[in-house]
Amino acid sequence: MPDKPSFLKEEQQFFSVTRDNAEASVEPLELGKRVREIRLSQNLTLEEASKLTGLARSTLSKIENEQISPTFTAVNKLVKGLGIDIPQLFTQPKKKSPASGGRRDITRRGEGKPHPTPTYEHELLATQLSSKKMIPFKTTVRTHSWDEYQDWIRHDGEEFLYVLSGSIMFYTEFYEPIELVAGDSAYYDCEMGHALVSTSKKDAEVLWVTA
Amino acid sequence: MPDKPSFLKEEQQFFSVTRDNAEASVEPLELGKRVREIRLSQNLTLEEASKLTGLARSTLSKIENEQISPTFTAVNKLVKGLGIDIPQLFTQPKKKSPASGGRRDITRRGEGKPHPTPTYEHELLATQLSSKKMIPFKTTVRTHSWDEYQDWIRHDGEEFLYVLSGSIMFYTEFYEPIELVAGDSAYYDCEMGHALVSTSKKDAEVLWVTA
DNA sequence: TGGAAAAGTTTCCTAAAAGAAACTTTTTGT
DNA sequence: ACAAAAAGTTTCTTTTAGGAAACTTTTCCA
Repeated sequence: MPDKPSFLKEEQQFFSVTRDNAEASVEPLELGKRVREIRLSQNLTLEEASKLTGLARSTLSKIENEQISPTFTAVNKLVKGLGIDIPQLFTQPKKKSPASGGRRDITRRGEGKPHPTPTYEHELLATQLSSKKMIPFKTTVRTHSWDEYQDWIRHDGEEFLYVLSGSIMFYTEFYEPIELVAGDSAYYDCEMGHALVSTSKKDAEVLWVTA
Repeated sequence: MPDKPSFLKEEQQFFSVTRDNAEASVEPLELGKRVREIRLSQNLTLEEASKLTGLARSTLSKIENEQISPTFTAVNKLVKGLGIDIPQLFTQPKKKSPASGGRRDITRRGEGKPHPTPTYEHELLATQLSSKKMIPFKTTVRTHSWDEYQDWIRHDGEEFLYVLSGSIMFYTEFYEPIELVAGDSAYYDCEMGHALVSTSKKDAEVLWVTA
């Protein structure tokens, strides 16, 4: 039971600045449980995990049983040895959402909701769901020249961009333009001016996710 | 120029304050240095930080000067007390951007950070940036049978999935399995158990974004 | 400037983590 | 069902973290 693509877990949750009285409960975190899950998910014994991490078998056992609070050094060894990513160790596993069950929205190729603009041909994905943290859309970059823009595109949030086909020139306010080809990706702050232009014969296709 | 992809104005209310602390620093994961940067960026003295975190002034000093390796418990106090975002502690502060403007991170095809697991072959994208709202990664689904999972994958957050090549069976806890082929996409709550299995001859490739 | 107060460091002690090995439980093969 | 082996836990010892207070450095203001 791969607990999950281990490295990711709720990063965003950690912006919460709980600046109340420090003393307060600091560590309901079930670190040990998590570690055990991860180790078992890789079908490792304590012995094997020990070799991988460089931590004594007994130490691992104690960590998993929450008998000790590992040092930062130990946590790092765990992380490196087991290929864990930190956020997941620190974040509280959220109690499963009330019976509501999860949401899911499938969008078949080409079945998104069209949203044309002068410069881009957007296809909104997963439009059945509302209140999403992310907004995914697939875009055909019709523009082939920078002149077609009057100004930077600039808005709140962060954007992830993945080139599906063709090639584009990725213009950003504070960096030199850079050409991206199929398979390349970019992540950037949207407050920074940005714009895309197709450099391939055919209009380039990109996948965009905004949050 | 459109101020922004107009269609996403509404949905985008949340911004976590991505606290920007000073930049600087070298490669090696220097926890102490980071902590000091963060503390100073908030204009806190050791005494104040001590009150906020519940850690002794001396302990903080030693942590900052890398004289000790704090325990997990201590790190948690730090995190809570100073409102630190975890990845911030373990990742390098972002490169100062040219004009103090936005951040940007380009990942060339195949140049992501590999992260193998028994069932998936992940390639983390945009790893240069920390404190991201989204975590993008490209994954090769090595699993070809459901049997290889012991249990559902389940975690916090929401996930967007786009099939780049091949085909997969997308299993979810509350829905019937559904086959997705290149170009199809899905958006779902991660608390709901989920798992992927390649159904094409070749391992399928998917793009994943988690938030 | 001098000197007091604030900020930061070091020392010293105790409490706790890490490792080695003994011990217990679980699994496996016949 | 019974060893034997493997996996996991506990004990014991050594090492190291954490906190109180002494000590040093920096700041700031008469």
